This record gives sequence, structure tokens and C-alpha cells, in this order.
Amino acid sequence: MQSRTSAPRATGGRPRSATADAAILAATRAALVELGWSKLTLGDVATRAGVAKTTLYRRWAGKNELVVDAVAALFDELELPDRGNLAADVEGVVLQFAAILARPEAKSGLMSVVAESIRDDALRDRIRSSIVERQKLLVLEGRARAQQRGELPEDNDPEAAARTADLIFDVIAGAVVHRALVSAEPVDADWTRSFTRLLLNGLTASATT
Amino acid sequence: MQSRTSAPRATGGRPRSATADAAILAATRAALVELGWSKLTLGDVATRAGVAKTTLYRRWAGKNELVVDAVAALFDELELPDRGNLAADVEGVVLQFAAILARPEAKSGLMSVVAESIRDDALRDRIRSSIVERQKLLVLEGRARAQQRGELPEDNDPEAAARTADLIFDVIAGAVVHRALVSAEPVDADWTRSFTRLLLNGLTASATT
Amino acid sequence: MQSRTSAPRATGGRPRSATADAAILAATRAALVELGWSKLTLGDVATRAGVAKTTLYRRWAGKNELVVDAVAALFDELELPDRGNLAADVEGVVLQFAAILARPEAKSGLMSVVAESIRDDALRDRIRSSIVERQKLLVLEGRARAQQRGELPEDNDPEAAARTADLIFDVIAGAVVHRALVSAEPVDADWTRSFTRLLLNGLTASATT
Amino acid sequence: MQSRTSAPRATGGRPRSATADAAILAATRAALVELGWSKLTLGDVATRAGVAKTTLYRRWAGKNELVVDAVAALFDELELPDRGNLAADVEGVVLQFAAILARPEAKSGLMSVVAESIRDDALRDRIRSSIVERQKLLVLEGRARAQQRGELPEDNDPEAAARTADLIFDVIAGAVVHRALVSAEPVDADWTRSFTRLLLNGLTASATT
DNA sequence: AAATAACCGAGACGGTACGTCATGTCTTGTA
DNA sequence: TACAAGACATGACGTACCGTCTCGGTTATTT
Repeated sequence: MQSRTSAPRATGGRPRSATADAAILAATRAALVELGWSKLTLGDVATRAGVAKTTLYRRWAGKNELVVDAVAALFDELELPDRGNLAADVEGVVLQFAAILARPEAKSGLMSVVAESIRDDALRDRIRSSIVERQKLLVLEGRARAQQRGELPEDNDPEAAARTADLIFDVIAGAVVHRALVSAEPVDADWTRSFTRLLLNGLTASATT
Repeated sequence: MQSRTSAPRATGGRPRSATADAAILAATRAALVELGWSKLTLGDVATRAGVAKTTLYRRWAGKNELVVDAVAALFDELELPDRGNLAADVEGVVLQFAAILARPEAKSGLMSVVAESIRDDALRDRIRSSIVERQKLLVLEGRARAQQRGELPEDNDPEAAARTADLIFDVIAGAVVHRALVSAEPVDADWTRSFTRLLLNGLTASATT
Repeated sequence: MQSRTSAPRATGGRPRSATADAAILAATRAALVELGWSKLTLGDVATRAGVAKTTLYRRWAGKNELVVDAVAALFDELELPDRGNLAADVEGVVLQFAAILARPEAKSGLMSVVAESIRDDALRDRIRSSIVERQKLLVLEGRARAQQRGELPEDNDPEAAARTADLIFDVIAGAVVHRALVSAEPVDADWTRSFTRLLLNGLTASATT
Repeated sequence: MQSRTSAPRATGGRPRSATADAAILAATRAALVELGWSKLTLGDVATRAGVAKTTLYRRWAGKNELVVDAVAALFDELELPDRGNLAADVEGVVLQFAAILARPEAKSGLMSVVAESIRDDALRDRIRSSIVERQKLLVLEGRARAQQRGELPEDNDPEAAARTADLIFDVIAGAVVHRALVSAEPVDADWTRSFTRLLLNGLTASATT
């Protein structure tokens, strides 16, 4: 969502085309759907967006950064409406997450940038800040809401609470991604219900153990 | 683990060098460590292996297939020694899996080929048969062992049992991979214990629900 | 002498390097001398010229076209100074032609492109327009001059005159090339005088026959 | 016409297949017609001849030598029947030579091997002995016959006679080849008659000059 | 209004890797 | 020992993209 050069133009000169960014990101997603990550070329994206290749390089450092931004936009729609109880909230976020993962532009792009991020710390940070943290916030928000409802106990030890939140996040995100992209099976209502039951039972039982 | 052309040479002609395969896979892993997936080139692998590029293309269709085979070999060492009880068994396999994922050749390779497999069904099958199914067998084996010990009830409904096994597998593999590669946090004894407690509590509680 | 894309760039974009063409053709001739046609590679020419291989392919379709242009440049120096009489003119052009053929870059290149042109009409046209026609013009010019001097009769039948010119041209060019490249004997003053006497005697005698 | 290893097999072992040589040369000519010199590959020739590539390399050093032999066989049929007078003899040999040059296997092969021979003395000797000298003999034979008939004077100076024969040979062969392969015009009866008149008039006039 | 400055399109540039092909050598098993 | 089959190391092929650069031209702000 953020162009490479975060600092706004200091002084005079022609301002950057406002529409170009959106066109480029849309073109990137379209190219991801048609070609997939590995066949996607920046020249092709530029052509699709009706933009010169140089314009593209002026705003993003490379393919990775561009695709992160293009995919991150898909996660803007993630939110956590209050469905009344913790189980329903979890099922809601799982299904929402799965719905995004089902879209081919997310499928093709997400795993590829994660793969690249393994050897590129800057890219990992970019992914974390624009995609992962946004998901994690939902977990924290859901827990706070459940604590307000009395479904979960208050945090006595903040550090332990953070560790638990990380664990839960890895379990949710990991399981859904693995189901959707590795096992390539649908994340449907049945699976979601079973998974949620497993997770919440584990949580409440662990809390008392 | 398996070259592209599985059928052995029918008739005459010089047989394929037996040592070449191993040299190529080793060179591929070395290149993965040094360069990562995206910078790895087949020409470089050929040079490292002391082999002609054509020899490489004669045996694998491309980079993806080669890397799958090279990475799959890492998972050969996965096994499930009987540690006496279910929790210990789960912790054992999680740590073992995490140990493999911690190796840079696995890190770089695994996610990349999974990302590519999204648009390539043949590749997905190859990954499934040579990597994923091998992991899943451990889950099934662990469950059978736990049932023998009386830690888990016998399967009444085989179909439901299969669904549950799939769920557990996605949760274990997904959580470990997400922790290790996305969150980039260590899968240490602490985390493993917490995760295992969550999983097993969830399982036993869900079974009675 | 002429790059593949004769039309100059219509609109914007970086202009083609002006010096590249000359550098490439010179490098081609140097490589012809050192390596000969069959060992000459475009990659090597590109390296010698300090130019990328793609630049080379952007301007010429392949080895044949490049070598034709490189060799054709050698024939730019062909001219027909007025030596006062027909015999001297013929001897002059024969010796000039032979001097070019004696240069190793011409030797290696000319026969090879002619050989290739047998199966490639476009190449034949290229050779004709940039090499052969230039030689033929000298024959026509020499005849016109001889007619002005009264050494040859005026043309009554233009068509017959054209046929005769073609014949003379094939005889001169063919004999010189065959002597120089097939027989591999020197085209020196003696041979040239004998050949010219044979040709001119044949011409004048035939005209009256 | 001659395999590389002229010495017959000295001792035991499986004898060379007698039919293989002929099959290979025929396959070479067929490939020349279909593909031309530059696209012809030894592997393809071997396949066409139903022969292993190694067999081919055992008998010829490479593409050049093979093609020379294959093309040379075409010139076996050159002969000089006595047509009664010198002009008819010359026209006969010109037309015969042109008929061979009109065959696509000769067109494609001859110029190419000549081009290669420029940088390869061994190849030049091979061409000379198996192709060029055979043509030159016809010139000498024709002259002897004309001298017997009284159409040409006897040789007083043998060295001068040899020089003249060389000149005539270069003129005939060069003109015909240039007409056929460079100008790409037909060597028909008209052209042959004109050329012969030019040549013989030049010869007789020069002799008296 | 003029000058300045950064943007824009187009496209050529030096490179790198691709996947294929041909060369000439070698290793098999069969005759 | 020669043969057919075919794998092998080597290295050129022509193509596609990479990321950079050089153009001529186009907006904006600053003087």
C-alpha cells in the first residue's frame, strides 16, 4: 500500500500521477491471476497499466515490493464484526481469511513473496507491517472482546499473554494457509467449525491446566 | 527423489550416470543455501555438480522439479520413534519437522516450490507425493500408536477419522511452518510444549464434545 | 552497409548509439580474419565490439546479414578511374577487385554468404544490392566510356546490350573469383593482362561475327 | 569418394559394412537438398542412413570432408564426348557442368565446402583432387582434341600452354559458377553459345596477337 | 511570464539466464 | 572388433527480462 519513497516530494516539479499507483497495482493483480508470480514481468505490468517501465521503477524497488503492495490491498477488507461469542468470531475471521486466500491473485502472490522474504529482511518487514500485523490485530481484538464477554480470563501476565496470542495466531493463520494452499482443500463451513472447536477447546482446557 | 523419467532405459545405449543424480541434488541444495531460490540458476547447478546443463534437463523438466527433489531428500530423515506417550510423540515430530525447516536449503526451497505449485498441478502432485504425504503418515502412525496405548479412542467412523487426521495435519504443519517461516520465530522446546498442550487438549476435549 | 531496420526511429525513446554500427562491423571483419566464417560467433563479435549481444540482434537478423554488411563495406572503395583506354580500364578494375578478394576478411566472408544465399532469397537480394550490383555498375560505366572513345560500337539493341553486359560481368567476376578463391593462385599483372587480352579480343571479334 | 582411412582393415574384427558408405553419402546428399549446408547435421545424416554417429566419425573427420565426398560423386558423370569441333565440345562441357550445378545438392554443398576450404588447406587439397582437377582434365582433353583437328596450334612453349589452360579453366568454371550461383540466372543454350563464341574468339585472336 | 524541477512515454543499452541444439567422445550391449 | 543406441561435456544459439540510461515533452511550482 505504500510506495517505496515514503517521503513526499519536497519541492517543485511535476507531481506523480495519482492514478498511476492504483492502475499499476490493479495491473499487477491481473497479471498475477493470468501468469502467476514467476511468469509475471515488470515490463508486462507496465504495459497493462499503460505506464512506462521507468515509472514503475521510480515507485517500487522491484517485483517483490510491488507484489507485496498489490497483495496487501486485498487484506484491507479484513475486519471482525462482533458475532456475539468467541466461537462465532473465530469462525468469521477464518472464513474471511480463507475467502481472500481463495482469490487467485492472493494465492499466486502471497506464498511467493513469503518465499522471497526468507532471504530478504526488508521484504519480510514490509510483509509483516502490511499483511501479517493486520491479521494479528484481529486476534488481539477478538481476545479482548472475549475477555469483556467473560469467555476468556483476564491477562495476569502480559508477557505470557503475548506468547499465547502469537501461538494462536500461528495456529490460525498456519492451519488456514496450509489447508488452502498446501493441502488445496476448501476451507468451508464444516472444516471451519471443526477447527474452531479444536482451537477453543484447546485454549480453554490449556488455560485451566 | 525421483527423476522425471521413471521408466528405466529399455534397450541399448550408454546408461545414465548413477552418481550424477546425487551430485546434482547436492549441488542444488548448496546453491539454495548460497543463493536462494530466485537467484539459483540451472547453469550454476550444472557447473557445481560438474555436469552439463543438458544432462540436467534430460532428467528434470525445470527448476521446480529439481528443487522439489532436492528438498524432498531432506524429509527422508523424518521418523517417529516411540517416546512412550502421545504428547511426547507430538513434541518429537514437531521438533524434528522444525529442525528440517531451520536448515536454509529447506527454508529457501520449500516455500518457493509450494508457491509455484499453485499454478502447476503436476508440481503439486510431485510435492504431495514426495513431501507432504510423508509427513502425514507420521500423524496417522502417531494416532494409531496412541490408540493402542488407550490415549485416544478407536475410530468408529473411518471417514470422520480421516477428516480429523487431515485437520490435525494441517494444524501441525501449518502452525510450525507459519511460526518458522512467516513469523520467523524459533520453534523451541517452550513453544513446542505450549503448542502440543493446545493441540492435545483441543483434541481430547473435542472428542468428548 | 545498411542495418536491418532502415527506417529511422519515428518517435521518442533513446536513440541508437551512432558508433555501435561501425564498431560491430569492424569487429566482424576482425573476427572473420581470425576465425573464419564457421568459427565466428555473434557473442564473440559483440564482445569485441564492446556491445551487448542483444544490441547486435536488434540491428541484424543473424550472422549472414551481419557478415554481408561487414563485407560489403570493403567494396565501397571500388571505383573506375579513367585510364585512357578500355584495356587499361579492365585491367584496373580486375586488379582492384582482386586486391579486395585478397584480403582475408573478404575471402572468408564472401564465399560463405554466397553459399548461404543459395537457400535464402532475402540474403541473395541483400548480397546483390550491396555487393554485386556495385561491381556490375563498373562494367556498364566502362563500356559507356569505351563507346565514347569509339573503342566499342554504340548499342543498337538495348536488350542484347544488357545480355552482353551480364555475360561480361559473369566472365570477369567469375574468372577473378575462381582464380583467387578456388584455384588459389595470385591475380597478378601477368594473369590480368592475359585475361584482359582474351576478354577484349573475344569481345571485338564476337561483335563483328 | 574416398573415405578418410584409405588403408584397408589390416587384421581381424568385424569388417566395415560395405553398404554403409554409399548409404551415408546418399543420406548426405538428401540432407543437403532438404536442409542446405548450414542446417545439415551429422546426427541427422546418421539417422537417415540408419547408422550410428560413431560409424560416421570413424570414416570421415567431419562435416566438410563428408560433404566433399558426397558432392564429388556428382562430378563423376562429367565426360567429354567428341562433338566434332571445338565450339561444340566447349558448349557440351559447359552445359554438362551447368546441369550438375543446377542440382540442389551440388548448389548447397559446393560453395559451402569451397568457402570452408579457404581456411583449411587439407580441405582445399581434397576438393582440388576430387572435384577441380577432374574438371580441368576436360579442358586439357578438349584442347588436345582441337589441336589434333587443327583448330588450335600445337604448343611450342609447354609452360605458356599450362598457363593458358589454367586461364581458360578459370574463365569457364568461374563464369559458369558465377552465372549459376551468384547471378542465379539459367545457363541455357543461348548463354552457352554466347559465352563459347566470346571465349573461342578471344582465344584464337589472342593466339595470333 | 519565465525559469526551474520533477515527472512522463518510449525505447535502446549492457547484461544474465533461459531452454534447445550440434559437436565429437564415451560407454554400454549385441553381432 | 565394428556396430546401433544413446548419454555425456562443451559451448553457441536466439529469446526474454532485467534494471539503467537517454531522449523529447509535459505539468506544476517558484520566481
